[in-house]
Amino acid sequence: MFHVLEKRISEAVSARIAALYGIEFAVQTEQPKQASFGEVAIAAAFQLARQLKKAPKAIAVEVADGFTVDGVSSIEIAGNGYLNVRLDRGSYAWGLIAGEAQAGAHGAGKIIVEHTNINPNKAAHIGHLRNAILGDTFVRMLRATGETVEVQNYIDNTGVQVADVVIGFRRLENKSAENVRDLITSTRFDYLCWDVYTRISAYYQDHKEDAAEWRRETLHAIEADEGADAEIGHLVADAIVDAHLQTMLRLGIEYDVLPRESEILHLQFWASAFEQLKQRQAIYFETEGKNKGCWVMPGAAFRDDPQGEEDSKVIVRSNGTVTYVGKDIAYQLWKFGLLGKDFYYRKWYEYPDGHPLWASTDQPQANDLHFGGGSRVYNVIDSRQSYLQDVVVAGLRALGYAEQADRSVHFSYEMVALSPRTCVELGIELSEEDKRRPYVEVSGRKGLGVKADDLIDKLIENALIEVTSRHPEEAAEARKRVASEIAVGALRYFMLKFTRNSLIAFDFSEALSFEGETGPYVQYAAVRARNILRKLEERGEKIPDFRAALPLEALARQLNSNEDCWQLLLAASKSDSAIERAVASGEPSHAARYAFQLAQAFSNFYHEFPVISETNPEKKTFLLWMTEYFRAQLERTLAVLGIEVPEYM
RNA sequence: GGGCGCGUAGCUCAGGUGGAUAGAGCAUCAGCCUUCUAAGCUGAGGGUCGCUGGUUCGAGUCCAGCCGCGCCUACCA
Repeated sequence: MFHVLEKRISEAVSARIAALYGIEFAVQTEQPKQASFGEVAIAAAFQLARQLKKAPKAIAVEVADGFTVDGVSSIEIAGNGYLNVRLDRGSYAWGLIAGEAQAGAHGAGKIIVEHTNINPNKAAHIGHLRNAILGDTFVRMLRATGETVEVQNYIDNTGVQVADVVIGFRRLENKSAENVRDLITSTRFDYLCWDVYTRISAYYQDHKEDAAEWRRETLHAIEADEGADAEIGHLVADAIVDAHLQTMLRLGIEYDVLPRESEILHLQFWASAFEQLKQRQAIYFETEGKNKGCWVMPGAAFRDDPQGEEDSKVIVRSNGTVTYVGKDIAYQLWKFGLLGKDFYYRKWYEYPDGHPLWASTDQPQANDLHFGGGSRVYNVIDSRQSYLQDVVVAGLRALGYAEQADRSVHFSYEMVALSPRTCVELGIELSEEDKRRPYVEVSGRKGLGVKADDLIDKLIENALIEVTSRHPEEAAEARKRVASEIAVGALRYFMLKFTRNSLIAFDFSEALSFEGETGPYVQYAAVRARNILRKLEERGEKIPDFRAALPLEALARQLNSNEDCWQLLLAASKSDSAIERAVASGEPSHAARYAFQLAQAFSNFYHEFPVISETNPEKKTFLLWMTEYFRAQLERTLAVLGIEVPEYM
């Protein structure tokens, strides 16, 4: 609603300026610093001052003189040339009641968002949670603005990390495929693999030659899909993928398709990409120097001022195998439908809500499913991989796909590290050097990190204590469900409140907090809004039909006589523009912060206006509508963040 | 060395395309529960926006140079 009006105002002022001065000027609207200045501010007079050789104030006077816009009650000149716009409150509110929201139909093509992408060789940790929560929230934001989105979770089931766990089971633990199969059903397998991976990594420290030899053998066996190594590789990767899916499902995160590395290999995706790269001369065969015998991409393709050979990137090794980046170029081509190939798909899992999850397969299937072929691609990958992402995009560009290269977005974010205090709580021994640092990097190899499920469990445990102390009379099952929703709300909000390039030094006490700027604070506001409406019905009163009960004049009367209500309503009506802005800037944190501000606004409303006990009938109806509107807006915004509203708190 | 990013209140962080008095949460202190749930609300204190220059009517925001910190810079993924 608000952004519709903003747009109308900026267009009208632009037209006005064109009529007055005969120039094209795209007027920007902004939010006034103070609420008392009005609802929309325009600084155009300052920007035009030089061009028109006039004082800003004089321009503002000319623009504002006799100028009106539909839905605007007044335009004032303030300061040295600001135009402050005041909305017609009654008609604004009436528009909200009548539901004049209408999301503009976006959707020129499918958007692909790839996130999570955890190596399927051990339990997920908090760093992975940031990736998945950022990605999932961005998907929800896009869908809220009307986009069609396909969610991909890439599974590297044939890489060294899986190989290392296979080696751990085979060489350190002496396990057969049959043993591993048993372990999958009888143990917390993703946790077991976490430990196996830590042990084999530690073993490599002292046995470098074994590492190289065993990895070569095992990777070869896995790629060829032969023997016990390959079998264990399948068992491990598939079981861990399932574990990750369950972990993410606890947070409400679902995927559409799992493109897997094994099919990229078996269906020769790389061979097709390799042909294209050679044909277009995006890569060349190096005949001398340190990269002799490799196919490399010259540094000039992805660097502004390459330092020479040092900067070229090996795509195919001298032994003929392709690097990760090479495979990623093939994968990226497929995402845009530029590879000329597709996977086959089999159903991997059906979510409790009925949503099917498909996974790639190399065997033809009865279905005729197709994925990929997006018009825009977001890769949610941490900022440490920006160099590799640059190379992938350079690959597209070198192949002549400039447009797709521009639409390949590295949705990067900084890592999640551990605060020193949290390390102490986890019983992790820190070196003197680490103790002086503000944070300690998570390391899967060292087993140094907080497992996702452990954190979620701990959050639920803490939430359950709070819930039980407040609502001892409620059924245990319901309390558990509420505690879980609060825990998820806390976790998702915590991961979203920071901007993407802010490094999170994970701290238990901070993450476990349910007060202040947290998910539960926002949930609490929504629960209280619902409570008011519920209490009313419990008293035998009915929620009025607001369209009939609140004519425009009544709305104008209420809003003009009460500044606080107007400000609160205004804030609540900005959810669409907040989400749009968050999408445009690629910052889910903006959406999270808006949710918090909205909750703050409602908390103020809650304390200032006793709704049910209000004796003036018109005012009571009006306050009820405000409550209902806040409830709807809070719930919509929380849904975009992937946070549920508990029955009670 | 090069690339990317960061430096704002005691702590953790926000600060659309430069604009009107730099914000929030936590922590601290002082208040508010016979009235829709105190996971809440009200108020107070707390700032050389790393430093120095520049651009201009105007800089936390843009530019340059410093200082400090982090990540990346593999024929690992």
